[in-house]
Amino acid sequence: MDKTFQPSKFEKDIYAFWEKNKLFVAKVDKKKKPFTIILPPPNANAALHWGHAMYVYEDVMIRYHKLMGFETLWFPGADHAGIETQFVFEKHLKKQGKSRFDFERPILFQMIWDFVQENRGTMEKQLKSLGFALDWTKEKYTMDPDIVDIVYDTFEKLFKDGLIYRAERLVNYCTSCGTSFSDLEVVHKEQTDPLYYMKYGPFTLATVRPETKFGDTAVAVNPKDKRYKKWIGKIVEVEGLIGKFKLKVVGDDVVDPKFGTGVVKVTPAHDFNDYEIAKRHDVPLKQVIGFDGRLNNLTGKYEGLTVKQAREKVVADLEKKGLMVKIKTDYSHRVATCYRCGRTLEPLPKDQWYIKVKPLVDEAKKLVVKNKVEIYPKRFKKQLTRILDEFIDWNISRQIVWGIRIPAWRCVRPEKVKIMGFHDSVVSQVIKGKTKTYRLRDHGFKVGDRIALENSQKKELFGYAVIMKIQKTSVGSIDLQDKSHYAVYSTYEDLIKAFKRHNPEKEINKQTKAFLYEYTFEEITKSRSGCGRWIVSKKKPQKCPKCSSGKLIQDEDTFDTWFSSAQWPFVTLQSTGKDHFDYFYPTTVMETGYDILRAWVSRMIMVGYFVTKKEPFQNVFLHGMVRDKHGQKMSKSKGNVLDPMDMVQKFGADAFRAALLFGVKEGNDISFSEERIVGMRNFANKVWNVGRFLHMNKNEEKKSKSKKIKATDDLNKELEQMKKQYQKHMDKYEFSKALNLVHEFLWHRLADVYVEKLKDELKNGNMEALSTLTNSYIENLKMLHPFMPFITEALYQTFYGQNKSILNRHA
RNA sequence: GGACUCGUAGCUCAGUUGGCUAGAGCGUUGCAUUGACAUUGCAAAGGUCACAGGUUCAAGUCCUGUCGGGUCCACCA
Repeated sequence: MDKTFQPSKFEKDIYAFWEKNKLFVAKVDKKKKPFTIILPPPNANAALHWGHAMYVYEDVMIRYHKLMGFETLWFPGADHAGIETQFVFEKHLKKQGKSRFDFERPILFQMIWDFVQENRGTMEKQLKSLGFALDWTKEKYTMDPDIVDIVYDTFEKLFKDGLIYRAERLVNYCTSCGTSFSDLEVVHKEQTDPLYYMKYGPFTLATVRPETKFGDTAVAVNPKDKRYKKWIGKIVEVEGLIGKFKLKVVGDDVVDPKFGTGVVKVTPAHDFNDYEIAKRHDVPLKQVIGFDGRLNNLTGKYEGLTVKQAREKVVADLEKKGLMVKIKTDYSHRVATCYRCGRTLEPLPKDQWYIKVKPLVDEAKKLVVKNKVEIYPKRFKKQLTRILDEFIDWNISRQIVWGIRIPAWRCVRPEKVKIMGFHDSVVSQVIKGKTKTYRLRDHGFKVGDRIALENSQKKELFGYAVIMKIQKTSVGSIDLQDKSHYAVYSTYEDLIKAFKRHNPEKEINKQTKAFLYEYTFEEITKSRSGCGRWIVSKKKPQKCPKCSSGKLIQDEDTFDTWFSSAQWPFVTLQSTGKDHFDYFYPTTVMETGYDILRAWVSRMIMVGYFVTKKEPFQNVFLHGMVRDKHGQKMSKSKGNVLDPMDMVQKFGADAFRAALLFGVKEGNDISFSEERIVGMRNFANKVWNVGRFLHMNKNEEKKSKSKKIKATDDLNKELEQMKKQYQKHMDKYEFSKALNLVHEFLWHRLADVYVEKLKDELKNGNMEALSTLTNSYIENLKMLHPFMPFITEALYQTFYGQNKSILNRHA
């Protein structure tokens, strides 16, 4: 034995030994209790970082339970990490002077696939170098066909249960990354921008985004604001940069009379608040910024300018025209930015798939409240229930290529047409051929327009029509008995009731204006192709089940990566086989960082329960973030980043692992420094040398006489107590305390006290002293093994032989 | 604005349901040591446990407030 412990001499061989002897391979064994952890799948093509280093907690739990006689499964996998990976790949393309728009979709997908495959493997190697007891024979990847298949099943099931819907809403869109994000992926940044006060018809109003004024469709004031009360409901004329336009003034409580001038321009297509105001007051949407981040053809001479350029030009032009009142330059506010590229996000209206989360959240919350899913440390339970309470419908569409493509097919319409919606209850009457309809809202139809008729509840097209005549009229002057209308009414109350059904928020009386459309109706038949319907199906359907059209095109979008991640605990086990799923599911512990409690943990519970009707894991253990030695976040700009793999090389995996846990309260952030590892490296060396000392004595084999003395009894007693204490800590997830206990006992009791006391006895060849010390030592190695697997295995083997493993003791 | 969390030795942190002279690692000081280990041993210095009240026989630990960090969420043109 060397004088000091040399990690590099052992680590590789020992890991290979473990793998060769299938020590990490889990089998279904009904005689044993299962203990399962699914590894939070790291990004397939990224190198190991501090987050992954924290998997040490999982290894500690796995090895501890393996030693306790459980059938343990630690299930490894890799995530395709949609946006992250595509973003990295695009940077890679950029270096070659190319962009993703230079390639067709299948080619681009294949290129990213190959790129990932090339870079894959480093992550696995690094996890092995940390000694993780992962069952590599079962490894899965989120893009494996069998995984994707189950993810599709989930989507279908959600759809069948009515929990998936498609809606046009404002989304957070990054015009640089070319995709939308869910609300959780938005990062708000504090920023100082000019606040522009401009003349706006009879008002002056303040805005930071003058370039969106072309999309304004209303002006809002607070209804209690005496200054503007009289304007509410009136139409005002505004002199703009591309001509005069008219807008309605609405009263809404969200307007703060104290801010700016107390007047707000309403731009529903480009602002979340305005969108809400517009919904409340039935104000139309007008999109003037495109998904390329440039102004569109509704903005006259500003068309084609980027948002930034347009803002500068609009400001300059407003000043020229004398419409700019003043500019406040130090206005500080929070801006939504892309968590990926850091650019400002553009709220844009877009058609996307959403998951209705309410029913899922309700079930998830029950599991958490009733402790079917227990959270450690406890304080995160409160946080999780709050997160569940606040969940809003989840946008799962992403406009990127790298991901699991959404299995939805659109029955393509032969041409782009405007749509007129009908309430489900009147569709049958419309089909009977009555050809007139009253509408409260003007759809902007013109005589001669070819329009599609849609069942607004089912979102299905059922016919086409050509507009013959449009008449504007008040409700009071509608001919109730008009036989050519699809429905006749006996009283105005009935008619108003019918209107109300379509416009529940609107006040309707005899003075309300309605539009009367006359049209020729044409029912959609099998011969006509394309009804615009969405079909959710794993495989491409032969034809549309509604209209029999064969022209079906798959949605271009891919799933939010979290959608597949949310299913990870059960897809991994299901794809491994029913017997495995039945035995190992629900998994025992989900261990991850508290930073993804919302994005991942909550969703796993929601989706996992929905699909399996069981909690995906019985316990959640959350670890903290790694910071530098002064508690500062590690960042490249601060230059305080340590590379975990460097640390492993320099001090050994055991020291590194122990340093992550030693003296750290579970769930708290860790201030990491090289000194911490040095301390643990020294500890490892102490352990090594106690072994070395005992081993030397063992080999000296003097005259064997045994004599019980007080010190050996004391040691045995102390050891028994300590073992109990250790188990208590381990079972309560108090790993730091357990490690501290072994550290204290091995070093300061066993080595400093007992070895010193018994040194003379050993010299005299007292075998009782040697065996007591050795026994105590081996027991400690066992307890230390979850934390420092390599050195403990190496020492165990020097005592019992190269073909033995410390892990097999209870096998 | 809301929620959570922290404020204990020079630094980074432990301190279990309140209970003896408040602990660890690193750092500091002194001494020791050539047959397990200098990646060592022994010893020492160093804390009004943020502050102010309160509950209690007893508070670093529970309650209230103040001050000061941190994290997350919400969000006004």
